[in-house]
Amino acid sequence: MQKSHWIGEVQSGMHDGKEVELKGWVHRTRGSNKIHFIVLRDSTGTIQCVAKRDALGDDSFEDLKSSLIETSIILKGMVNVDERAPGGHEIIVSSAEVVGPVNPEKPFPITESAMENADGGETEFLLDNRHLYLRTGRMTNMLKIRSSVFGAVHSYFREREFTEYHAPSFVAGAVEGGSTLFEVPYFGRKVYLTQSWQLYAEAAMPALERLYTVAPSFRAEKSRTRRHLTEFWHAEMEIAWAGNAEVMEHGEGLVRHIARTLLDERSDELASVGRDLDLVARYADSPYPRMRYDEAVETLQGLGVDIEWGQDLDYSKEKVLTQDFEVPHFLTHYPRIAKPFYHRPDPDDEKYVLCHDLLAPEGYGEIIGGGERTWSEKEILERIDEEGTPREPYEFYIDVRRYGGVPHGGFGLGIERVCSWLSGADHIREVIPFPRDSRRVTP
RNA sequence: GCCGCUUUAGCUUAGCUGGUGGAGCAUGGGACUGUUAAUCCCAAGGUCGCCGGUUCGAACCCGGCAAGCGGCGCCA
Repeated sequence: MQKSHWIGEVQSGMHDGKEVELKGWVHRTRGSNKIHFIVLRDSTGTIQCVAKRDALGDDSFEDLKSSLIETSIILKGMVNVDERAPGGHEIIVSSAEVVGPVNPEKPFPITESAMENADGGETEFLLDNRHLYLRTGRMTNMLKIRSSVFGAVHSYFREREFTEYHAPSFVAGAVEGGSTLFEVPYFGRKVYLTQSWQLYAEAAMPALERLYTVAPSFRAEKSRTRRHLTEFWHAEMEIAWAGNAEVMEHGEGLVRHIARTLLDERSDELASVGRDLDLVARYADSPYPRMRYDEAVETLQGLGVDIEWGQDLDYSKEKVLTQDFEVPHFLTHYPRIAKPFYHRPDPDDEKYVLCHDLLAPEGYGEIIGGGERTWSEKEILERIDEEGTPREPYEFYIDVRRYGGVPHGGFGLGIERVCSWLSGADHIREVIPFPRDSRRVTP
């Protein structure tokens, strides 16, 4: 049953002049009563297959002629080099077998017109037919790009002696604000879906010292923007004996490594989805500047933006701030009052915390949030109390600090935000197969 | 939680001041021996999102509802 030949190989010239057997799906067809052209697709590409009535016989020829788009077929034939064929290669079909036919009364619904004005495929129709839309060229490219981003996250951390470590998805307490938690019934109790691996990672920090994960996180935000999902994949790291600056080094290193990996592995796919490769190369090669929160506020005030010191930077302000940025920038040292308890106050000036956000250019916004953790028992209790957060759900977190607390920190990176930004997608939904947002959970 | 927009055939859509809805693609039939989103001819396919109102008459005007989409706050 396994495949002996792949369309990508044939298009690369590997089988010129030889007989091959191709298994795939009908992408397009055209032709006449005597000669028929089938553009066959598999996961590696497409190729034109030429079927002639003379050579095939009436039965096989009629089978092929009536094969609608997305019919699965097995074709045998010679590989012919021909300028008239897209990609320069074609198959002169000698035999054909239909494996899975398509009913003409219910043809494949995703037509050229369905994608015409979709611009990334985000019409209601295409979202409803997501299970079929996945096999179209744009989605296939996006899924391959996504796969390389995951691969790059793993290779970055593993090459640097980080250990992959896993946290539960059912949790009792919140990381971010409680309003964004998904409540789940749990044998008569209520638990929540995790928003972040971080608190559990900190518990393992004294064991592993350098750890990372890639896992889904869940946030019940009703946000309807091109940057939000309720279920997203979260790459997170935690490192012992490190401060804000060292953690940031890794954030920059990781993002640049992802960009470099995409250039190495997915240039064709990036170009196919319309991405300017020079931009991706710039993001891989250029250093990312650091900017303190105070500087950002002054810059914004200079631009006439209405902002006061102490306010968090919302997207509208981020957008103004980043509009002239040519590479991602780190924003550091936010006011203590704007950030949750686990951020460590800056010993040099306790008005600030040792934290950083990485803001992507081109309006894609925040892709990393991280910083140094509050690591002493005394300080964490102060921070929890000043925030008015109940201590009970965090007992285990506080306990970690009672037995040899050390300076440490980490960050979280939104995989889909990075995929979306580096691929130049119009919407975060384009880079995940079955997107989940506040209104859509099907298909 | 808030603001805005959309809904006409399987898909993409046209439809002017209210007077019985047109097209392209897809599908079916036919023609065609090198097509490139093939082309040409023909056919079938619509309770114009749902409910109510105004009117002699509503896809169109008014009200309500629903679904979807875009955005804000918050965040990765």
